[in-house]
Amino acid sequence: MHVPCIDCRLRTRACYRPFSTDELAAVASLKADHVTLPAKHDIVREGEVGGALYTLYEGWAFRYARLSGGGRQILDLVLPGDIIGLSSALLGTIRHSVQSLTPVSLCVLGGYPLTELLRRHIDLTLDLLRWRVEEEHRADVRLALLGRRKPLQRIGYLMLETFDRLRRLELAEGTMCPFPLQRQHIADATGLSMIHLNRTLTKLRDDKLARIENKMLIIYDRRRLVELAGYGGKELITQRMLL
Amino acid sequence: MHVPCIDCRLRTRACYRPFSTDELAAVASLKADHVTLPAKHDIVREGEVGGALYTLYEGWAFRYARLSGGGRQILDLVLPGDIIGLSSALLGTIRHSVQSLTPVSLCVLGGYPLTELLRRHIDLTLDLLRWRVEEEHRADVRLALLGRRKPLQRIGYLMLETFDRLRRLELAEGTMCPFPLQRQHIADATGLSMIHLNRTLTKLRDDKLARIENKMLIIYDRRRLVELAGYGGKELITQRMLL
DNA sequence: CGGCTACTTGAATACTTTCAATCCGCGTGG
DNA sequence: CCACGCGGATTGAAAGTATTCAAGTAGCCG
Repeated sequence: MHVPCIDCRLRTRACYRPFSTDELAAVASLKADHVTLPAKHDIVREGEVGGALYTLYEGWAFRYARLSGGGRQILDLVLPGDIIGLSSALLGTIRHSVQSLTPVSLCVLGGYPLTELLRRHIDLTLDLLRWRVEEEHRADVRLALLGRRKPLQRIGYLMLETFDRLRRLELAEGTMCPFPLQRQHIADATGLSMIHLNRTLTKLRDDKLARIENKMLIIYDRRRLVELAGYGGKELITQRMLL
Repeated sequence: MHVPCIDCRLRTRACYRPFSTDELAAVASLKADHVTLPAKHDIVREGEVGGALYTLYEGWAFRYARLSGGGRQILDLVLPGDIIGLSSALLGTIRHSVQSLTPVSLCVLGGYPLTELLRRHIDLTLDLLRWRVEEEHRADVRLALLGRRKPLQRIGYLMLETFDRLRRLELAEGTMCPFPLQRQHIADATGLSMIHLNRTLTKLRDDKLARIENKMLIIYDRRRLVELAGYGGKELITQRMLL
């Protein structure tokens, strides 16, 4: 299944800025292939040299780092529209891995050297730079979350932020959304042991705040959860470009 | 004390790439002023709109976020040559604060609209983008540090990384370097309570690994500390541009 | 010499993890 | 159809780790 950029279902979402005809052609020239992968499969691997650049088209993935000693830290969730492997394309190597959480389909952007394209399209480059600067803020928030927040807040925050990211993509509505992370994933994202995470999740459920069941997240009482988690909801980027 | 870019003492350090004459002129046109501030003074403040862009010329500072509930998370140390307020210049607002740790002197880069300059100098823009992508990796490492590492490792890592950053700037040599952070700063950087941090610091000292005294850091046994902290030492950017 | 700030220590409490089972749902092969 | 095996989810109890509260100490500057 090859999806030409002109037909890209993501491109027309409100959260992406419209391309000029010129830019659309440029990005289309970048697209080399469209591939699918099963769940639990590494899309790129830490240390890889000369890896490709991708856009996640459908499905979920996560960025992660393995630690000496066997642990894993999940660095971020990767949702449709997110770019994978920018570091490969710009620096030649990548320092984190990305693994699929569900079956995924990906745009492979290798048809044209990226830096050449960026040289020609300064507005794309500036957009990319602005996007990286906005992402720095999300990284800062996650750091503060792990450094100074309690388990309940960490989990609540993850739930709310993920829900809102999906809603922006029109992949969630009402009070429910897909949530294909297993317990170990959530533990590795929030810096908790799986067992303690579980107890905290139970408490969230008993308090009728939110629950995760059957790979779905249900938020019962958003107002209280927002307050509890100290969730601002202002972390999300208003509009960005899609590569 | 106004330092013209041509005389900039940082510019010629090996860790910065040389400017073309053109680029140097461009950056010089950006420099509007040179200011000094005392220690413990906010250079930029979270939420500020339309703040300036700075380069830290001398002294130490740190990026931080205040949390609802009174806590503070130190997000990163800011050392000479580091840029402050890119988010102000590119997005119009800033979501974190930066505070001086020692008396500092700063280049104020407001003489010319930054995006105009970036449009004209695509290589600078690409450098900036590459730098942001490299910094993402440092942020990832810090996240894993707080999410999955023990206190001893967090502190050891902070010591080693800071020491190496200083050495690259030719501000450290041998086994000692300046280290003007107080206990509370270290606690807020590593996500520990000050008291527990203190005990851990005592242990590091008793084990003859490292100590902090009189605002100086002394690393007694780098090899063992590297091993203990799981410090790769490959996080540091080889060469970047200086704005 | 106060008065201030930073640092250090002790003890009690609260929080998290580890270890060890148990449970549950699901797909497979008998 | 049902027992079996498997991976994931859940729970209990004990051990370990970190925080809070409360003093107490050291050094510095006016």
